[in-house]
Amino acid sequence: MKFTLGKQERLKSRKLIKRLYEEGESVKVFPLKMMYLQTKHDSNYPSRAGVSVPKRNFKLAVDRNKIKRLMRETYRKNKYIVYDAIDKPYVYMISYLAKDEWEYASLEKKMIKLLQVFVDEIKTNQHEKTI
RNA sequence: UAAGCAGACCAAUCUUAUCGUUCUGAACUAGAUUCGGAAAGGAAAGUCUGGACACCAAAGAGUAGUAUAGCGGAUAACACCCGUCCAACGUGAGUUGAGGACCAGUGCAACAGAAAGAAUGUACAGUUAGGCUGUAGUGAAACCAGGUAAACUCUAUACGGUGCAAUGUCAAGUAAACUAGAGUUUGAGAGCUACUCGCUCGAUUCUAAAGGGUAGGCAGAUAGAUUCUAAGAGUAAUUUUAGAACUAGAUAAAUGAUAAGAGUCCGAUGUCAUGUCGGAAACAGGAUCCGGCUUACUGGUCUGCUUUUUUU
RNA sequence: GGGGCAUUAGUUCAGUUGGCUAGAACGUUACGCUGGCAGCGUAAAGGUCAUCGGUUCGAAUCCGAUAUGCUCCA
Repeated sequence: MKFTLGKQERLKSRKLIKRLYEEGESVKVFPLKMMYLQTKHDSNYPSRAGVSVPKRNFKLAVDRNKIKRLMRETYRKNKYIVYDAIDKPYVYMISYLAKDEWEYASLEKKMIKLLQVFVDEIKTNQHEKTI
């Protein structure tokens, strides 16, 4: 397992993102929120992820980029949680809900928790379907 | 020494380790590979301006409209910049200035005042009288062929319009659905423009309502009015010649995280001196590219000058 | 990336070539009519005209800059 985050692993298709927001479901661990959708995509990786920070809460581009970098970093370090658990292709978008900046360490804790909640969520869903 | 004015420049942290991003060169075992190289600013910002570039079927003419406004220079061009005159402010170094024209025309002027435009009054003084002259009083303005043009306007100069979401190209996909109203070879309508003329195309077109498909790739797009150095021209802005350099090209959008050390600044404390402890590091992120303006903003260095006080 | 608009009382808006004290409706507060409520009537409060400059004797109004909000584009 490499701790990489290349173009293939990031969510870059405008079309997929639009579908994701229309059809996807969400899990939330403050200050993060994840929209996810089980669908096919043309990458070799198990999933594609994107991050977003709303312009409403952070007016300056510098602040938004800073938070997105932190979010990408925490995701990159901890994506194995998801990769080990899922067996179908997924796409998801992680949004930042807070109105102030968080430290790297506390943000990482929240990211780990979010990914675990996500894994639990899709496992219970699959279980219910099989029943 | 203190306070201040003007200008120029530097840094916007660095090193090492581990993991990681974008572009790119090479290698081979040919891809979830390995080894290298490059990777944000003085404002990249606001979009206030001037261009380059692209399209609009000659991109034509006129009107309208907009902008600029002492004089001269400089530039690809400009509202910027340089020099200079004048005005206002400041003790001064200096700063600021939309700084043409109310002897072309029209309009406007609250309150006060006799009177605010073709108006001539009151009191006092001068003079023999008529009248004329001066002073007073109101007001921002009545020192008269008055004031006011960031009032219309006039004069001079400049400007065709739209903007890289321009534009070209490849791929995929679809439907000229239907309904209602209006017009049309006696020329409807279209050609992105405020209007007119001219020019070009021209047989089905327009409006309302309601629906279907796409929203991806590549080019444009990074070597240029470029940067640096030297020598000359010019008071200067700027420019000529020679030499050297290559300096981001992303597209849900690339520079980050952790640890250690070093350096800068501030505060406290101590010393003859080196220190010790604690804290801080602003504004802010390319999106076709350049020139300027405006706004935001941390720390420091240097140069020239002014004023006042003290000392030598 | 590039265009176009708006900002006046708590809210929705007027404000006409720059001039007298910036108005209206709704809402708020007080008082009155009622035994009380609703309703009606009377009165009052509430504005740095988004912010900062300039032109002018004088600016909500004219000009410039800034801030905030809305909106359009292939």
